[in-house]
Amino acid sequence: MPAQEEFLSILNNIKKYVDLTEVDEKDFIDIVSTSKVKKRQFIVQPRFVCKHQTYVVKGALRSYFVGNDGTDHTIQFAIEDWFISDFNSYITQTPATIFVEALEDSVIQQIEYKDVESLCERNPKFERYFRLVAQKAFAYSQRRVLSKLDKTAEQRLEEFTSMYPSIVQRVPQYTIASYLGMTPEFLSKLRKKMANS
Amino acid sequence: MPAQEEFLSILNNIKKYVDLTEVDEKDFIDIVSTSKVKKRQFIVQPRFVCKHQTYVVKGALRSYFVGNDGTDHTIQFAIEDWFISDFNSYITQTPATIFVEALEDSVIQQIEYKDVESLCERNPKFERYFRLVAQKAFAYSQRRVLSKLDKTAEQRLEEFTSMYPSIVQRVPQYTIASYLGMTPEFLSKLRKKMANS
DNA sequence: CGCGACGTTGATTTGCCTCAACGATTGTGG
DNA sequence: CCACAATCGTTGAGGCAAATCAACGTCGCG
Repeated sequence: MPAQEEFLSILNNIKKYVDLTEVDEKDFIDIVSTSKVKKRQFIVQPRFVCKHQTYVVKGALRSYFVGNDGTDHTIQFAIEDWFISDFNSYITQTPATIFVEALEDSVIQQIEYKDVESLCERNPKFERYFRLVAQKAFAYSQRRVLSKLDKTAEQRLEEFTSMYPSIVQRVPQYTIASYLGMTPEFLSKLRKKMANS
Repeated sequence: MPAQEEFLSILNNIKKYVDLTEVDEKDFIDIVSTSKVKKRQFIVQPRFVCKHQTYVVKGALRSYFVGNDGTDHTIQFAIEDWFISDFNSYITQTPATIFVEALEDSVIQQIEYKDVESLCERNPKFERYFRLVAQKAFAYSQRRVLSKLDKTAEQRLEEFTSMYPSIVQRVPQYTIASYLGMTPEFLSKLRKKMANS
């Protein structure tokens, strides 16, 4: 894993799902662009079309929605080897409704919608990759719906903490609260309570 | 639409996303099986692997999860032209954790995991179709997560009622309550309140 | 150093749940 | 075809988990 991390890139991720020839790899590399973002910088904003899928090489980002009452709701975190975007905006190429913000100085790779679509048409291996990834993401999202329906705030926090300990350490607590659907105050009280037991 | 409904089938759904030759269609028809299920019958149960994706030709089904406290949580409804399954069990081919139950006498079409996978490998058009469908499903599921995080019980009910009026009329109210994450009693009180305004 | 961002703590409120009882409808066996 | 039991929705009283509001401590950074 340490050896792999030095070469962390979308391509590595793809190779976990499909075998690529050198030609395939070249095909793909042509559509990837790498860049840096500073902490607090936005890479997606409401009213702008989310043109890219973003892969995190190094750093941490989150996507969130701001409700009518002004409170924000974290949709997703992304640390190394995760994707993030306004997925609905991306697949429909309509204006975004959410923010994607860097929580740390980060290095990202991006691929553009039209390039991805045309690559998938030309080369079924990538079609396959994106199918498998989307299916996994859907199954994951369904589990999250269930978690909110079935579990108390305390149980959700426990689940999240044990599932993503590395995220808990890196991001502000109010972002976690807004991911789990509780107030920062209540999250604070839960942590205190859970420490004393 | 009425004309199309007479031939409602998975194949019709696929053709909305990709163009199929007659040979493609034959390929696909070979892996589809049609059957009937009676009201209250289960087509997926915990501890059994969910081998199929199920498409609703006629009727209504729902999938739900039973929590530790015995209350059930509706994950999804499916009426005509919708898919339903334990999707996580399906894509991983591991034991299911949820029920899928017919709410009415229904006619369904089913396709088996291994057949779908091998068809996708042979024919990229189907790979493409299932990619697009999974992406849409994922985007949809994310919206639902947001809805639960951002909206009150009353707002969720309003949203659901205006989005799926046909479902509201067909299924028991307690299933809707469990979909929206509230008790049947509270849903009943909300309806009364919303009627008087 | 001073300010803004973040976390904590306590008092109070509230949205929704629980529990219990009661109609209305449906379906089923005698 | 009626009787009786399920199943489903409604209503009300009381309770609790989590939200709101407000005040205060602390740390990092410009």
